[in-house]
Amino acid sequence: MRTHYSSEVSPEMDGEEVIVCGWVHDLRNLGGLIFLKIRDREGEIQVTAPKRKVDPETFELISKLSIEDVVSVRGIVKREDQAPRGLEIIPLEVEVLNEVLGKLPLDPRGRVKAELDTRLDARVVDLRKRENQAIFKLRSIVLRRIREFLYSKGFIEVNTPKIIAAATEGGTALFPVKYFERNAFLSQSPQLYKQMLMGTGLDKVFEIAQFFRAEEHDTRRHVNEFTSIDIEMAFSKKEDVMLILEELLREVLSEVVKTEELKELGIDEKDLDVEFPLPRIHYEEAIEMLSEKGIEVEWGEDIPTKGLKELWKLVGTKAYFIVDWPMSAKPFYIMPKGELSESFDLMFYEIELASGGQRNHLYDSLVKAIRSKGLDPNDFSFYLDAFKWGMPPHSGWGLGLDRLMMALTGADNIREVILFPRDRNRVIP
RNA sequence: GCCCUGGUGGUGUAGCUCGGCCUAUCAUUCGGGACUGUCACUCCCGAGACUCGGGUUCAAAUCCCGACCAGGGCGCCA
Repeated sequence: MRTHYSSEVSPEMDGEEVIVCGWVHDLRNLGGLIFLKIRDREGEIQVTAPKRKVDPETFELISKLSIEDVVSVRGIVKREDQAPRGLEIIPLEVEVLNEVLGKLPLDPRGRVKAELDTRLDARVVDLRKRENQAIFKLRSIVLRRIREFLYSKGFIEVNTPKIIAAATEGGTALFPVKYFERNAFLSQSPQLYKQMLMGTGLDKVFEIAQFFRAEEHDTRRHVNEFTSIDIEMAFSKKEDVMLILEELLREVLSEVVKTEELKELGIDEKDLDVEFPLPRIHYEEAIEMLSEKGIEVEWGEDIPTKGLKELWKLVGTKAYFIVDWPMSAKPFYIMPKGELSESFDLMFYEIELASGGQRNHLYDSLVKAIRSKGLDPNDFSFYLDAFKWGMPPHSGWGLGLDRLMMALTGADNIREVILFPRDRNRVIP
């Protein structure tokens, strides 16, 4: 059907016959001359129909088109200095493949602004916008780069179950699902499973998958279904996996700054300029720095948003690690270090991009940690058993892809970087 | 869940403070028409809206109450 994308047609092809397909992006009817812009994934191309040179039926058809009708145009390429990109197509035949019924829910050319909620309701049309497509092309580039990177480091890609039994890691709420005659839940993270895999000898695994949290939070950086990139690595300590995370971030940033998509989004390279190696700020240092600024965080507590908004300024760089969190602020599976833990968070401005650490691989200590979080070790036997049968020391992390995309694109709402976001009030479309 | 702000044609808005010439503004869109170099084309004609439910009042888009929805903040968040 289609012989060329818009971008593949050049002035040098003067005289050649091509077929372009896409949406009617713009239509200017000057009476005896009609300009029609066709938009496809790669760009736009102008079709020019002079009344005297075009078959009357075709001319009539073009004049009746509406914005966003789907068409294919067979025509002759013409070099033309007055046209965008120095070329236009003189149509021989126009086929209307489908037409818009009724009014469009928003203007995909972006001339009339639309609110995010309106955009998400009509996401299909919203995603026709160049800059919105750029986000998801970039997301694809990022995913590919991350996969390539982790493969190059010897990681094996795995898939853990998303339907799980009751046992939770604590903290977050889970979505219940009916599972035949039993109750089950949607997985909040691959944590327990990727750790269990460390007992198998697969050694280095990663997973890129969606996870679910039933939190009733309603902020611009939270959704109830999110995509997580998780790794777990046997025979490693915290610093080993921090180095991998750091290198991954560096790879992603250097890949992304080269892209057309970034320009499309109007992001300046400087916005993504990060100095490596990243500073490692200890938790206790962090709360001390904040205390000097008058923001008091009680020892053992998580750092509130207000504090995180200040902290990166105090550290002096947008990307940094906070390490050695208190056990009280971390889940049971983290390796204790006295009252502290072998843990880290990767921060980007005030957003927590990733968190991880060395895991507790010692059965007795792990059972104790589960108890101290008020959980019942019996609920975790499927997990704990793996620690009885020869579990090597291991470390890992989880990186929020959606949050990474926010950081890269400068989106101020996480919903913008998710095709069809799921939040407290939205399950459709 | 709490606090703040808001809800007007398909979309984005003006009007709301101080109720009444609101028969509701403008743009875009859609329908009809004129126009041979547009690129936010131009011009003419037409279509299309006050979130819902109560209340106050002679009179409510405008004031009050409630619901629902949205945006932001906080909380919660492996």
